[in-house]
Amino acid sequence: MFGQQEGKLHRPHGEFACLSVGIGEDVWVVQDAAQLPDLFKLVSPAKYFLYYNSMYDIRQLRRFLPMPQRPIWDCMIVEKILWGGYFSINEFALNDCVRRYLNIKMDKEPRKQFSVVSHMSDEMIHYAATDVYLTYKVYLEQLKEIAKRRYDMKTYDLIEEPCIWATLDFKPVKVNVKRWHEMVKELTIRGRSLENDLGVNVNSHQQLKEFIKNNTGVKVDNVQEETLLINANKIGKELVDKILLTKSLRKAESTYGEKWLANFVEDGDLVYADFKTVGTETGRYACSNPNLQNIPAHKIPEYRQLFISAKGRLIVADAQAQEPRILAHLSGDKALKQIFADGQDVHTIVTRAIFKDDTITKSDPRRDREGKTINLASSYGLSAQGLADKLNIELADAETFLRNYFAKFSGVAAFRDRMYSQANRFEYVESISGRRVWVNRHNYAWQNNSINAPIQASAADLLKTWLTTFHNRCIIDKVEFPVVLVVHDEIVLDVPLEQVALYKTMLKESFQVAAHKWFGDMPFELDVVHGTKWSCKKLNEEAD
DNA sequence: ATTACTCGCGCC
DNA sequence: CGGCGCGAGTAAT
Repeated sequence: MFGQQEGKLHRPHGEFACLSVGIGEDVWVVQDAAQLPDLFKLVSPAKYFLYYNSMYDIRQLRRFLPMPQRPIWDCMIVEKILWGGYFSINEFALNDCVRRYLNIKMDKEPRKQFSVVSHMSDEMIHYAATDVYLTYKVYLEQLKEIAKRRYDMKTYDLIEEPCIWATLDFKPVKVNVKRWHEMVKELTIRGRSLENDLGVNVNSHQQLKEFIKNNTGVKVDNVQEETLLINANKIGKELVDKILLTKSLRKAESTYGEKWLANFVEDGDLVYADFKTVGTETGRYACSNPNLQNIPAHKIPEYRQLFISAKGRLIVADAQAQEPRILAHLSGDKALKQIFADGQDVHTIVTRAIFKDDTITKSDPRRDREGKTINLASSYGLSAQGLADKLNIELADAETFLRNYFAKFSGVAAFRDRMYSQANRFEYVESISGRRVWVNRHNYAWQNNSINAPIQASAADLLKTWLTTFHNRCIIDKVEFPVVLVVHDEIVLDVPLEQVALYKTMLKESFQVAAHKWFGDMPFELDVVHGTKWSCKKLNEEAD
């Protein structure tokens, strides 16, 4: 495409430049969009359409001809499945593959010309042709690698390929622009006036460190929230609170302020984010332009209330304690599995275990602090030092918690050791679908990675299978696919009021199908609520 | 003036 | 202690 803006490549805009098409070794560069329908008729018997980043091409091609769902081999997605964790996530461009497999350096300079010119030069034609030719060559290399590994490609066939089609069908999400402007104004005024009072630029860690030293004599290594809170007694509770509040107000202004609205809100107050199906080495989604997966939910809950329904109601569904269930399944730990079999609260039971006190109840504050934290830690890698830092306790106490935890959940300790030795022997670990995540043992965090990766990657498998099962169901039932957001263990739909009940049922059933497919009898629970806003707590009040 | 990097923080 | 994206500030070019 000619004349496309950076950061908007997922949006249909710009003028048609060319389409390069290869059939085997032969390459054409088509410069007339009117020829596209005939061209696609000609090539439609192909077993696969090979793409490099199919979502970009399909989104653009959809402007000129229908692009029905059909088998595709997306070399970029395949590459991420083959080498997740081996290369960093920004090393999966075509030129990276070409360099690695073929030892050829690609000249990406001509690509830059497309955004500023409106006709094809010879150099650009050559570039476009080379692009598609090398995509084919990369595909051949991938086939060799897959054969060498005797890899079944289950993760691609069952999860990633359907996921591409589902993601192409995502709908935009609506925001409350008027209220957003008002809120930003309010937060900006408060933030700037607080910053004036303080007399320091809180966005500058250097200046803020200096300020704290000059005013209180306390030297801090950094100005993270956690550090300031730990040192609150020395610095002064009131000052710390004021600094933190100012920082969070300034953040609201900079990240979610007027610039956000101007950049990302399109006609009808709709936001079209770029969801990348394989945005991480573990297979999780990532989202950008804008990132809708890190909209404040806890610190400034008002922001999620600015995401509203365009069709009638939002349905918000999220999986309960997904990762502890997956850990229970992968480890096979009897005590952990029993918690879920009995439908008990995992945080409470774990709190009882680490404090060796069976009288602890769900409302005990230790459940939310120590219990929840150790459950997070169990899927993040479990180190005593990390736990001590997080809970701001002595190392010895953290060690005691871990000792007690592993005494009760000995299967988790065995799982941990299995993952360490697998990572040591093979340099990779695997998810429930066989998704491979390479572990670099020269990385200081390799042990954490070898525990976390199978859990996080299996969670991604589950969410994606849930999503694509639901997508299929919508196609079969000939109803709109109403997904507007996907946030790791959560799917949000925007549906007409009269179809709320229908979609809730479909979503719940799809989730159970997906959970059963990968995790058999391990019980999974889905929380499903609906309302006019994307706000976790408030929704129930509006229900029905 | 532009680019690359660090720090910090939002989410799960 | 795991995984991301993004903005401001700062240092290097």
